[in-house]
Amino acid sequence: MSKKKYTIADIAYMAGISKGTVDRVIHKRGKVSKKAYEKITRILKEIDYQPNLVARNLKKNKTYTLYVLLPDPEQDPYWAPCVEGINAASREFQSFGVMVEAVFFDPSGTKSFNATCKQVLKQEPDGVVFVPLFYQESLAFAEKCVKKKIGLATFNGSLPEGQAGSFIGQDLHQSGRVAGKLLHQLLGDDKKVAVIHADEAYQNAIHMQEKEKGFRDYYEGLKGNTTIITQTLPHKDIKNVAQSMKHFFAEHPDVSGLFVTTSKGYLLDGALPETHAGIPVVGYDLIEKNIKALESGVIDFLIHQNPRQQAYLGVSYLSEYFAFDKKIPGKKLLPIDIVNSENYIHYLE
Amino acid sequence: MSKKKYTIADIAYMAGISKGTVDRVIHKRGKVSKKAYEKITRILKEIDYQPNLVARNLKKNKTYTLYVLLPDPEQDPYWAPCVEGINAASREFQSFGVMVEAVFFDPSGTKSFNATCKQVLKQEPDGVVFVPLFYQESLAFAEKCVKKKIGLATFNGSLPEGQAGSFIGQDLHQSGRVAGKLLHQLLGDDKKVAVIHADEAYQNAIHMQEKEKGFRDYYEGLKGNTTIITQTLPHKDIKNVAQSMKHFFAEHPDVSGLFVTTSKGYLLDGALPETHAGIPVVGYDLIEKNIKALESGVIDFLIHQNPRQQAYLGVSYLSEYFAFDKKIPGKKLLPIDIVNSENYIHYLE
DNA sequence: CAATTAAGTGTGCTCGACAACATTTCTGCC
DNA sequence: GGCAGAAATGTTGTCGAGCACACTTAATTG
Repeated sequence: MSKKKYTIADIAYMAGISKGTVDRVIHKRGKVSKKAYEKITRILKEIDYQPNLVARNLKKNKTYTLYVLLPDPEQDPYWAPCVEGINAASREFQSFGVMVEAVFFDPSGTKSFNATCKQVLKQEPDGVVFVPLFYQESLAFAEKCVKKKIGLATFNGSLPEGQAGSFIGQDLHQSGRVAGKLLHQLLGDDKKVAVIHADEAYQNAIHMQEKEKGFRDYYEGLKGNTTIITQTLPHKDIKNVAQSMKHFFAEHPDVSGLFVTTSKGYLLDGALPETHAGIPVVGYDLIEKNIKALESGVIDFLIHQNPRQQAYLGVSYLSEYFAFDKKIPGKKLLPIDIVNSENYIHYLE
Repeated sequence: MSKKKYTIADIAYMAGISKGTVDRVIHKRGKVSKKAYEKITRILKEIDYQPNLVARNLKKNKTYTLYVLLPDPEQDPYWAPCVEGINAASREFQSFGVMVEAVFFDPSGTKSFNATCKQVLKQEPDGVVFVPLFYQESLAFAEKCVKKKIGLATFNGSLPEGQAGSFIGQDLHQSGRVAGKLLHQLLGDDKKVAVIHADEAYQNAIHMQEKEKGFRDYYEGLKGNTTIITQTLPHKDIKNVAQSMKHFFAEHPDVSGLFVTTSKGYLLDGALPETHAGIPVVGYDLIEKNIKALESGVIDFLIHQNPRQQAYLGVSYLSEYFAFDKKIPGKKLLPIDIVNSENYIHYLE
């Protein structure tokens, strides 16, 4: 398991040759005779040479700049934990010459996003981690980065396959299935349930649809006979959710479970008509208001997307790539954490 | 946020003094005039000097040896993921001179544990990460380590407070509460439920009791009127669990939910009498047999203790301590992951 | 007052990887 | 054979921290 650590000098000695030549072989920069090349290659393989990353990093002595673009946590608390994750990763890698800078944009429109992108590009960073909130704009930005050979990672949303860089997030379709399973566990067979797409100012439409699809897929795979209806709760109605819900349940009195596809599950707190007060609800995201709703019993389960970890990993992947030449994992799917009133505390920190 | 990085040479230049003196100030090894000391200290504070850990590590050029003691995964598959976690951490830190060696012991008695401890101590390691399966023996071992100034971390079980070293694990009492909540969510109020302590060859007694206590605490905090009974399923009976369960339910026909405090929940697969076939069950640990039981619907929820992560963190903490002089966190409680048939996949890997 | 000791300071080498630069060896050609 | 020029190889300095050793003052004593 643990072996002696060999240095380039060791190898040079073993091969009866100088370190310069060994280095040339390792880095494939030619000017080496076939004989020497083969000899060294054989030794390298034999001892399974692992270069000392510490020494390598010290020699390079380069500082890398890394920008993280994400929605302003002040406007949507969902993003607050990301900042913490970014800082944690930043602390970890600053010794290795990686400088991390977080930049916020206004998620309510594309204008701020575009402006921020431009600004970041002007800094000529070595790497960029960003949240691809707006599809077209993100695509354009990613392309520019690739052209400028800027390292790339996205989290909490993906770009189409084949795009360079890393994607860190959750399998949304599967998380819909998890929600389906949870409601099914709470309700049993042959009930009527509703998918609620509650107010998202910006284009979470794709997200929401993916989740709904997973949810429906789960129920379709069962022998049972559950009915699923979909209800959208647009922005203009969130001032009076109680009213909307009253209408909804008047129309669908037999709905016995709700799946809220966004982080707005807390809106149901105090907004469910008496006739349906204790009805099972599954929602998303550990934001403060949702936790309150968990504790008051309005929401039964939350699905945690771990934004902190997503941001942390995004920064870490690029940092390790810069500092240690590690290759960037193409895709990293995080666990779909199921949270209730008794275990949420450990996911906060 | 990101500042220029200063080196000792920079500071020496700024203070108009040599780097030797700066170094003496930083490491407090005296032989410095008051004047020089104050000048340098002021500069250090002013620029918030952070030593280059890479260079430091390179210079020290020491290799640290770290042993991990855990039960043999061949005898209990619960521990298998730990090996993976250990390897992951090992890979990560081998560049920094940390050599990790995993050693297995037979969990069925203290003899093997003691022998392994002795053997490990003989190797004079710099650090030890171990699973304190046997209380008295673990205590003695920990003391010896402290005396020999060996770095210490435990996972999946704790030693009494005040002991040096780190503890990584789960809040077992709270995990019992989580189980209670889950059964409550599935069953509703005023039911009769049972806590099953299913066969553990070795002293998991404390673990099981902690979990039961949490479980009962949860129900006691409710307004409802749930009855809880406890049933032990000893080793000799696991050959015929069906028989035991038949007797159990004959005696307690009104039990409508089960909480299995060990990883042996899968024993119920095919062992529940027809009268109670679909009864809700909450168990522990993502071992293969339990996952099968999850998928077949015998087990509804599993609580995941993330042994992989526990082992990974244990090794990481000590490694960071050796390689970067980071201080070891005293206690790290991992999330209590709730797992059902739809999300278990992400916790495996 | 020279000699000894202590206190404070500076210099230079090491760790391992790496690459620029210097040097040697080989090849072809007149 | 001699010589240019390419090809191969060797040497050395760098990155930043850290420490042993050498060195310079200042203080003390016979």
